[in-house]
Amino acid sequence: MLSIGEIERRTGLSSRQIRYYEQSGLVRFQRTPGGQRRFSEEDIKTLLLIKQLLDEEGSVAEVKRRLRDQEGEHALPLHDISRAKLTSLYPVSNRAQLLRALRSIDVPKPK
DNA sequence: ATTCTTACA
DNA sequence: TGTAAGTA
Repeated sequence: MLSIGEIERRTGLSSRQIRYYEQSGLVRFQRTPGGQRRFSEEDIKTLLLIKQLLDEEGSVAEVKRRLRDQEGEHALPLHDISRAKLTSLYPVSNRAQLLRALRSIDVPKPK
């Protein structure tokens, strides 16, 4: 695992920003028994994504939302789709986003 | 030498 | 966000 110093170089983010994103609930980092943060390669990807998303959209709340969507894809695949009684054969690249879209649609009552 | 938290600008 | 202070 890498230290925060290495992460600063590899992401272009300041340690201040990295710590701030963590306390904002955008990400969670592992800690050593001494309390120091340790980062994985995946943490770097996440931080890079946050960096990108942040200057495109700005809001921390929105980045938080999009980050949840991404995690949802990995956590809940197929079986949940059938439970939602989906019949479409279109490929689902972002399940959470699709479900949100479906909820926003006014479905006529089946008689 | 590095990192951590808290706090002020 | 940057930075200073006092630690671990």
